[in-house]
Amino acid sequence: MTDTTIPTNTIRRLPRYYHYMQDLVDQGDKYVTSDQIANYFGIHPTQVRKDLAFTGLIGKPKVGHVLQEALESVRNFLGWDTNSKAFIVGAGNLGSAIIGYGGFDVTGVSIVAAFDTDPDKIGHVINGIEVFPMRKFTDMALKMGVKIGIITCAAEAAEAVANTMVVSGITAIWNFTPVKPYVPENVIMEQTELYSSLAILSRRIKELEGK
Amino acid sequence: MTDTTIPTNTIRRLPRYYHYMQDLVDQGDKYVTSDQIANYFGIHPTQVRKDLAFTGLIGKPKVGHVLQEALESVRNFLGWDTNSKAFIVGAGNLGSAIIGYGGFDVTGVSIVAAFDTDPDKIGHVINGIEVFPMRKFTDMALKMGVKIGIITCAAEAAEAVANTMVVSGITAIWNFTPVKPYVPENVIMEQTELYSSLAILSRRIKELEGK
DNA sequence: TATATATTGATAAAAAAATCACGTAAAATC
DNA sequence: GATTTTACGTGATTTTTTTATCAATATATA
Ligand SMILES: NC(=O)c1ccc[n+]([C@@H]2O[C@H](COP(=O)([O-])OP(=O)(O)OC[C@H]3O[C@@H](n4cnc5c(N)ncnc54)[C@H](O)[C@@H]3O)[C@@H](O)[C@H]2O)c1
Ligand SMILES: NC(=O)c1ccc[n+]([C@@H]2O[C@H](COP(=O)([O-])OP(=O)(O)OC[C@H]3O[C@@H](n4cnc5c(N)ncnc54)[C@H](O)[C@@H]3O)[C@@H](O)[C@H]2O)c1
Repeated sequence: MTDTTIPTNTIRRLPRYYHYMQDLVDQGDKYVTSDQIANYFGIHPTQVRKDLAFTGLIGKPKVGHVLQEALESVRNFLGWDTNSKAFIVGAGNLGSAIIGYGGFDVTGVSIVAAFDTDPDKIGHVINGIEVFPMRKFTDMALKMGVKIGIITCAAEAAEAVANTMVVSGITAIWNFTPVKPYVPENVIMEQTELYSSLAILSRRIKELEGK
Repeated sequence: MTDTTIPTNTIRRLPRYYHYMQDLVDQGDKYVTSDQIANYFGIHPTQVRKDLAFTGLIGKPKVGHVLQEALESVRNFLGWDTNSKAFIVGAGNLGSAIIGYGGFDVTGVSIVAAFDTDPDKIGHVINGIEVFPMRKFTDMALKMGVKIGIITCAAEAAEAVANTMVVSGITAIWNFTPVKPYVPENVIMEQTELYSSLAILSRRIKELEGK
C-alpha cells in the first residue's frame, strides 16, 4: 500500500478534480460523488474512484464525499499542504506571466525571487517579485534554502541555468524550455512542453481532415 | 494502417524528438539513430522506433535516419506542414506571452489576431498582433475562415468564450484555463493544465521526503 | 421497521502501452 | 568475399492503466 506506484495520469487528473470541487464549494455544495466528477470531465466513474482512493479518501455510500475532506485529502496527497519557496530564472514573456499569475498559490509553491541576465530586466518588480541579477542566484538560494527552480529563460541558456540550480541546492526543477538539461538523478525534473499540446491539436485536425 | 489509432503519448513525444533532431541538424549532423534519441531522453529505443514508425518513417540499419527525411516525416505526420490561422482570446499575462512567442511557427499555426474585453488592452499591438474588441470575433473569424481558437482569458469567461468560438466556426480549441467548457463533440478541445505539471513536481517532492 | 436505491470500495477483466527478443539488412572490418 | 557489428522492424510478452462487475452499506421512502 505504501510502495504502490502512483500513475502519473492520476497525479495529472487530481488537480482538475480539485478545481472542480473548489467550484462546487463556492456554489454552496457540501458533497460530491465520483459519478458527478466523472460526468463533468467525461471520464469513467471508476477511474475517479481509483484516483481519489490513491489519496486515501474514503467515501460514504449513497452520499459520496464531503467536499472539505476531499479537498484536504487531495491537497495533502499532492503536497499542496506544505509551503515551499521557488526561484524563477528568465523574466521574459513566459516568466513574467508565471510570476504575475496568482493561481499557483493553492499548490503551496510561492515564487519569491526572479533572476535574469538582461540589465533591462534586473531591478524591475513584477507582481511584487523583484528581478535579481543571475550571479546572485547561488548565494540567495543557499541562504534562503530554496529547493524549487523554474526555468523560463532562453532555450540556449537552459543547460547552464540548470547546472547553476543544481549547485545551488535546488532539488526540483520545472522547465519550460524545449531543451532537456542534464541533471543528477536525485534532482526532480518536470518538463512542460507547450509544443506537445499544440501537436495533439494539429494532429487531431489532420486526422479529421483525412476523413 | 490507416485506421490504427495513434497513442496520445506518441503524439506527445514526437515534438520532443523533432526539437532534438533540429538541434542535431543545426550542429551539422546528417543522420540520427533511434538509440541516440532514446538515450538523450532516457527512454527505450524500441519506443522511439515505434513512434517514428507511426509517421511512416523507415530507417536504414547501421545508419539510422536521414535527419531531413525524419524531420519532414514528423512534420507531415503532426500536420505541421500546412499553415493555419488562429485567434487568441485574452491578451493578459499568459495571452501576451503566447502572442510574443515565436516558437510555435514551426507548427504551422500562426496567431493572426487577439481579442479582449478590456478597453485598456484593445488597440494594442503585441509582437505585430493587434488586440481587437471581443465583439468583433465572430465576424472576423467567419470572414477569415479561422479554425483554431486559443483561450487565455479569465477562467470565469472561458465557457462563454468557447461558445462564441463554436458559433464562429472554430473547430479546434486550445484552452489554458482550468475550466472545462462544454463544446459539441465535433469540436476538438485540447486542455493545457499548467497545474498538472506543478502537481507532479510537488507530489514527487513529497514522495522523496517520505523516504 | 422493512424495502428500495444510490454510491461506495474491492476485485476481475479488458485494453493500451511499453518492453523484450529475435531475425534481418546495411555498413565496416578482416 | 567472408565475417562482424550495429541498428532496424516487428511479433510476442509483460506491465500499466482503464473499464466492468459486484457485494456491502448508508440513506431515503414506504
Ligand atoms: N512564451 C511562450 O509562450 C513559450 C511557450 C513555450 C515555450 N517557451 C519557452 O520558454 C522560454 C522563454 O520564452 P519567452 O517567450 O519568455 O522568451 P523571452 O525571450 O521573452 O524571455 C527569456 C528571458 O530569459 C532571459 N535570459 C536569457 N539568458 C539567460 C541566462 N543565461 N540566465 C538568466 N536569464 C536569461 C532573457 O534576458 C529573457 O528575459 C523559451 O525557452 C521558450 O522556448 C515559451
Ligand atoms: N499566467 C499563468 O501563468 C497561467 C498559468 C496557468 C493558467 N493560467 C490561466 O490562463 C488564464 C489567463 O491567465 P492570465 O494570467 O493571463 O490572466 P490575466 O488576468 O492577466 O488575463 C486575462 C485576460 O482576459 C481578458 N478577459 C476577461 N474576460 C474576457 C472575456 N469575456 N472575453 C475576452 N477577454 C476577457 C482580461 O481582460 C485579461 O486581459 C486564466 O484562466 C488562468 O487561470 C494562467
